[in-house]
Amino acid sequence: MTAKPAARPRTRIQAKNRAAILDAALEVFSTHGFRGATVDQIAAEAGLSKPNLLYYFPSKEAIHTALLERLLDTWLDPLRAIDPGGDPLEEVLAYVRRKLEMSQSFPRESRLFAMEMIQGAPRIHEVLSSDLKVLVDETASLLEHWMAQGRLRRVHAHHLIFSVWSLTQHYADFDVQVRAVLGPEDPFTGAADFVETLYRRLLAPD
Amino acid sequence: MTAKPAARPRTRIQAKNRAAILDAALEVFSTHGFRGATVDQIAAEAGLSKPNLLYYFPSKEAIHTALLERLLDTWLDPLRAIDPGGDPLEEVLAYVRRKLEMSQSFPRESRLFAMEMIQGAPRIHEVLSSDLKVLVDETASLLEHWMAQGRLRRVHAHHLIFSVWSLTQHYADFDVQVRAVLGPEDPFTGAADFVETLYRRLLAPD
DNA sequence: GTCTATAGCCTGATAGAC
DNA sequence: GTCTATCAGGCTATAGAC
Repeated sequence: MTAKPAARPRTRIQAKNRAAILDAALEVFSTHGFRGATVDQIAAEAGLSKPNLLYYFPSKEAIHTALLERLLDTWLDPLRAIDPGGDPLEEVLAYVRRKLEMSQSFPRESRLFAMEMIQGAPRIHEVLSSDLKVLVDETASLLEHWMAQGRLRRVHAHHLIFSVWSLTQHYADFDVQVRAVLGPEDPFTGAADFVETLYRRLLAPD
Repeated sequence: MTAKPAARPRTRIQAKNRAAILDAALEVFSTHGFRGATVDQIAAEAGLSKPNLLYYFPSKEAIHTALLERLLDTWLDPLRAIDPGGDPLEEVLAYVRRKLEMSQSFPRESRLFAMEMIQGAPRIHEVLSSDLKVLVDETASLLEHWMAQGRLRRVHAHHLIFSVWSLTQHYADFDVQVRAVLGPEDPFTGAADFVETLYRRLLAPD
């Protein structure tokens, strides 16, 4: 009698199939939302039959939850990586660069996150007002400290952080629109340049 | 024999019901996406029975299309309202203010638009690469003209426009996250202040 | 571990009485 | 114009053979 595959799979096949399912689910959930996604679609994308997929995850909801947990773990890493001992402006610019690179490399993750937010974050609302808020408040304090020292020009620190999120994630979430307007020009080279200029002018002390 | 209600309803009841349906559909489509929304849900929200709703619109798709058409008509008005004869910086700031007010007053419209973009804009892709592109290109030319005159500091004009969209729409689309982080503080007063500062420092000639 | 078959519910849309 | 009743198809999830 074989037990259902646990969160930490034991065989290579299990690991490979779980990974394929999560990748397929990311694709489908991030473009159709939870209710708009179907298990059939995810199974087809993963190259498995529907019952076989449901052998690895007990339900559609379980796949979605697993996906969101994995996402939250990594989504805020760039924020944690800000070094209180570094040069203020360079730290902020490096953070912006990391976020923009994530939009470029992991657009589906960005869209999954956006989907969840637009829907009112029914499944991660608590995490937002606890873990996320704490992390953002800490970072805001650091930024305000730098501003008080005159090493960054003064702005509302929380809205500064929001601006980084929105400016960078826009290139993942609204990719279609950006490309429709820009034409053949690559969005990300222009974007990197633009946000660098923006934050230098906004934050560099005279 | 009564004809099906046309796009321009003739009676007060028809106008009222069509309006109620579109309002309900806006609510449901903007939070669950097209496939995640159900006709039952929209009918309940509008206070009608499902068959009665389908008397006013032939299909779920037709409601969605009507909604998007109405949205596109108004969504870009703030951009069209930029006055080539006005003061450059003040025109940009006024545009930013209008967009932020739209996020505050019409968050559901913003989220419906975002949903459509995230899903790859399957229903409005052509409009993006034709009408929208033309309008944005024209505005970008105007901005570049102002920059060439030294009345605005130089930045990539298209990305400047993208930045206005992302910064302002963020407060509608990610409302849950913003409020979870800010707590009781009102997002929009802080946001208005922040974006004003941002664009002044980014664009004001020395 | 993976499949076919199917249960049982939900969905979009229609028929027809009033 | 609005309702009840209902169809046909799609949905999640399970049963059971292999």
